[in-house]
Amino acid sequence: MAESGAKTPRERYRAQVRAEIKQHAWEQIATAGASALSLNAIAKQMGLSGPALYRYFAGRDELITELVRDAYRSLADTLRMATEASKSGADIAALAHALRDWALEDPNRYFLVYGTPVPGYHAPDDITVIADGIMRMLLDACTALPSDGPAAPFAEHLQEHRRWAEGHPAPPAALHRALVFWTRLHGVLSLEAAGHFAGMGFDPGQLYAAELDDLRRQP
Amino acid sequence: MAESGAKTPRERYRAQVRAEIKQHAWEQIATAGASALSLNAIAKQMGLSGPALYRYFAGRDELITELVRDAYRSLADTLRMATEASKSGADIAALAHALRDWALEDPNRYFLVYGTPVPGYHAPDDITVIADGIMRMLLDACTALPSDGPAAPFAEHLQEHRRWAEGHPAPPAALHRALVFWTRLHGVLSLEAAGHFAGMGFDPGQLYAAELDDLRRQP
DNA sequence: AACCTTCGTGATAGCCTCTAACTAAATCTG
DNA sequence: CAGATTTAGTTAGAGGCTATCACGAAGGTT
Repeated sequence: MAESGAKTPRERYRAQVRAEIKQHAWEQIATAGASALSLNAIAKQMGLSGPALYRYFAGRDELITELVRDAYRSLADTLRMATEASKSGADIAALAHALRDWALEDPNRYFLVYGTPVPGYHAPDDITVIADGIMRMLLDACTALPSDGPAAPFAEHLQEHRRWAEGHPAPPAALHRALVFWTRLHGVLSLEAAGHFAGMGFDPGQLYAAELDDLRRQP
Repeated sequence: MAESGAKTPRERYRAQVRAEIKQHAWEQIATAGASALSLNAIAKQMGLSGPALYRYFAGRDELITELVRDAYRSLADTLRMATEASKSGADIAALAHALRDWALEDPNRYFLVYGTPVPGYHAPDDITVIADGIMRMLLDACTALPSDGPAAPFAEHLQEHRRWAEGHPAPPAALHRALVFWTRLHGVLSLEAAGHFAGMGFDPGQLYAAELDDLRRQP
């Protein structure tokens, strides 16, 4: 996944094995979650013996970091596609639908990005760069929306605390809406993906749609 | 923690050791998250040798289940205190503030309840009973609120899909508001507790307050 | 053909969960 | 009180994991 700039046959082989390892890792994660990921088990599935994988990844942490990176990239690409497919270019509803589809396609991949963090872990810089790109798309979509209502007190706070939107021309109301888009949709998605709505009897998709509707209507 | 109905000295001792084990477990969870919980390490901290703990808990899973149960109970108690302390009895803002304080007091405890789930795991019945109790408090508070605006389409959906609120007199608009209360506040809290707002420069508390305000104002 | 880099191996250390067999202590019972 | 029984804790060990190391066996390079 994305390491295709190979020249020498050695590098080609190496890249292919790395990709195969990640493939098995994704299957494990999809079925049993990230905490159940085992280098040993992957090695056995590939007909290799344990330590062989350490030629390709420095350790479990590096593999997981790589998977997180890929997940972020996949999400960013998915959202980019969605905005490009939409005629208006930057469309909040298109983003929301793409986000939901992406999340439910593989809930554990969603949790890898937005789920319970590993206490010691700190994401490398290039991942935050991708995250910034996602935020920029969201800000674009929110800036394109008309903001008629009165300014909330929180929007005023954002006017002076917008380091995360540095360089983006979005007005405070758009910043507010971007944050609220993120937190509200994540609120529904994460509880749904975690199974907290199971057995309650209502359709989470309609709750998601209602929240999205609210997001579009409100200031 | 709640196993004090002991009579014989044997039961007293047993309950005390169980409590001590859980105490150490909470400390581990608070600092390193639930995935880092180690029976072995707890045993060593207590001056015991590994397998001794299996006299008190059938295994790691049972200990974690017990911790989840306690966490739910702690949250339910906290919210109950908050509603009782509030003069109006059932107050959405009191619930929201108590929830936030409880969550940030020990983020990993919050994640134990609302975070990334363990794929195979299914909560025992008595835990869902506690969760139902929490939902009932929330429904009470939402029923007490006036609902003036027009009914959302989702509220109509809830009218026929309210198994989770069976027996509660809340009207559909209140059900809708209860769900939205839950998902919106969880959206902010979980991202904040997971550190996703770190370095963004704004105050998550004000975003939380803004969401709460919106919740009270809107239909 | 000789060299050197890389891949995969088995061995090993050190964690972990969990079971089994055994000892010692506390409790219950006649 | 003395014997029988239950319970707490021990060590030993199986089997899993991450990770390091030293070694042989390939592969590409000159």
